Amino acid sequence: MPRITSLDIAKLAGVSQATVSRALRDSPLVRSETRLRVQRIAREHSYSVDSAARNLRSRRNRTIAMLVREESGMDSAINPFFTSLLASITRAAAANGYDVLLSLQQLSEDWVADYQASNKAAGIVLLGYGDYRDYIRKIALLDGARILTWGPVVAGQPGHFVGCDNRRGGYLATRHLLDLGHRRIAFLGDISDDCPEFQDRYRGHVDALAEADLVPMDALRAATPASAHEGALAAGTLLRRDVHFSATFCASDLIALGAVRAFGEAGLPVPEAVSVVGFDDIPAVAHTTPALTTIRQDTDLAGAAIVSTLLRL
Amino acid sequence: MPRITSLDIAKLAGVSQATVSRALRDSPLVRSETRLRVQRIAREHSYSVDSAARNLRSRRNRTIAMLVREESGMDSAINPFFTSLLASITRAAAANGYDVLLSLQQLSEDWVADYQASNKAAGIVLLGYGDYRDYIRKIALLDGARILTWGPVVAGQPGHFVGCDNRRGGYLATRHLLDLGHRRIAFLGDISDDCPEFQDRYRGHVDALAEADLVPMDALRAATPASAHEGALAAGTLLRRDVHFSATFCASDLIALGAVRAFGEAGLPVPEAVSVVGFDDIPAVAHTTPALTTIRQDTDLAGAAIVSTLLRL
DNA sequence: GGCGGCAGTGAATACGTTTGCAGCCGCGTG
DNA sequence: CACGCGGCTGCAAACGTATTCACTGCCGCC
Repeated sequence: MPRITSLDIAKLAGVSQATVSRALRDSPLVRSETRLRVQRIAREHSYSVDSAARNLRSRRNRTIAMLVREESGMDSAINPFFTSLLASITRAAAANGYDVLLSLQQLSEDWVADYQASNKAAGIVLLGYGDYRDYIRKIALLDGARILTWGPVVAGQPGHFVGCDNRRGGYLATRHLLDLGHRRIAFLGDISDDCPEFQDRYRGHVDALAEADLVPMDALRAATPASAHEGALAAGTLLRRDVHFSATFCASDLIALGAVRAFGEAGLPVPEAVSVVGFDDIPAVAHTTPALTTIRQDTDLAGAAIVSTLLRL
Repeated sequence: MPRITSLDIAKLAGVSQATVSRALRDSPLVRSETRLRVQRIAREHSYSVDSAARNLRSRRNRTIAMLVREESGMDSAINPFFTSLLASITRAAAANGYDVLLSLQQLSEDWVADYQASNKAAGIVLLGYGDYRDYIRKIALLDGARILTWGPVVAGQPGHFVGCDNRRGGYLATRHLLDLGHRRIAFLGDISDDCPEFQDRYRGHVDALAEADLVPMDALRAATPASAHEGALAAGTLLRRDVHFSATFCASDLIALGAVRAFGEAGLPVPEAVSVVGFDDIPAVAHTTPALTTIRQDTDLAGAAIVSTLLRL
């Protein structure tokens, strides 16, 4: 049995196929009486426009692709923060009538070229590639590239970026600890160029310390990528140094989870012996006992911002 | 600037457009020399087949859609277990050359009809709709419906289902607790028809109890949907009944997380005062202190099974 | 020498839609 | 009356590809 086409609907409605097309797109060119009749008939036959044909003819595409970075570790998992973001982006896209294509491929020129050239999507959102600055610069210059990266926003950089104010977040987190009376605050997180977001959070951390006339101490800082396992290791490194500290600001919640565990195993209960603040507000932190303090990123807002920015391109 | 088409590549390679099409699809009809030349030229010009045109012409579609249920609670979040499953499905789909379309819409006839009729996808995967049995039965009967549901597998039901062996999982969990010497084991989970998966897990629970000559006690069972908040409430209900128990089998990890918290707040540390076993092996349980025992569902295997089953349709 | 078959290629068509253009009708205006 | 104009509709041409069919050499075989 062949597919129902707009031509079939046209015959049923006694109009031309062109009119059906216009009616279904709510074109003002068709009389509202005709339009309603066509729409009703289409609905009755549960007809809906073939997206392939539509995309082909209109050279447009109501789809956006999301490339999400996977942690390459043993349990190749998605950062839970990205899960929230992914959900809110999907919702925002749907609200604009867009579909979302999900991909976990490794970012590569081939991948981007494929999506650009085969125009499977009107635009691409990159989650977790904040550190691929140079790479993104390169592909951002490709002709007509509609790529948006979630990550640190730096004035003047090529390409399009949306991200939260990491520096302010770092400031708030540290400020919170200072307000609680802490003076020796450790920082867990990689502040090399590999993690520009962590760099910003660290800057905010230093800002807050400076405001309290404190200087950051290298001995109170341990580098770690965003994973619970590595976070625990970094916490261990910190403990082995035998320097005193009463609080820790972790550059991400995953690090914080690992640190809380490591501290606990070392006989330092949280928050009695040491305070810990995280960053991201991933769902898991709500389930820890005691609940972890964290800096919340408004993913719904972020998702909406990402989608609207991308669609503006 | 117009798009590069297969016709352009054809001219460059000095062959016809038809040959380009064939060469790029590795058709045995073209001489390998020609094929390689065409492929090289296509690559050099970073040409790739327009997916809209391909889909339109071939009446086929290398895309599968995933509809993921969101918890409708205050923090409309995705069940973390589905996140793992979603990732593994995406990987499995990519391995088969398929793209994945993600949607969080509420399941509805309109939605399904839209995806069927506009053939945006070759098939649909439903995550979290195990309880929509009747509904799925209805849409499964639609002509040419390619819908696959993750959920309890019941012999003879219409539609296509893939799921883990919940009964065996429930058995294993309870057996583990029995082996530890526990005799009074509570069960947290909704075993009404709303949660057929929990029903199966409960059946396995009863199986294990029977094997140890124990009978399930209603007083040791509290109903709760799969959320940490509700799990904590159910644990509270259990405690208020003032019946003795030394272990708890929670029908999902989210419930377990809530229960652990509730028990802890009630002065019953886990696992010293009460043992807790969960179900799903979501990432968050690895971060709790102490680490929760759980029944692992092999999401990679599941994802591969889902995709291969769907593609067989 | 004729003939069938095979390997490789090209010409041409169809997929279902969007959209520019032209046509029709009825009305008001010069 | 002629003419233009606005509102509505239909005709037909793309969009870029997959695929059917026909064609060309070429070989082997009766």
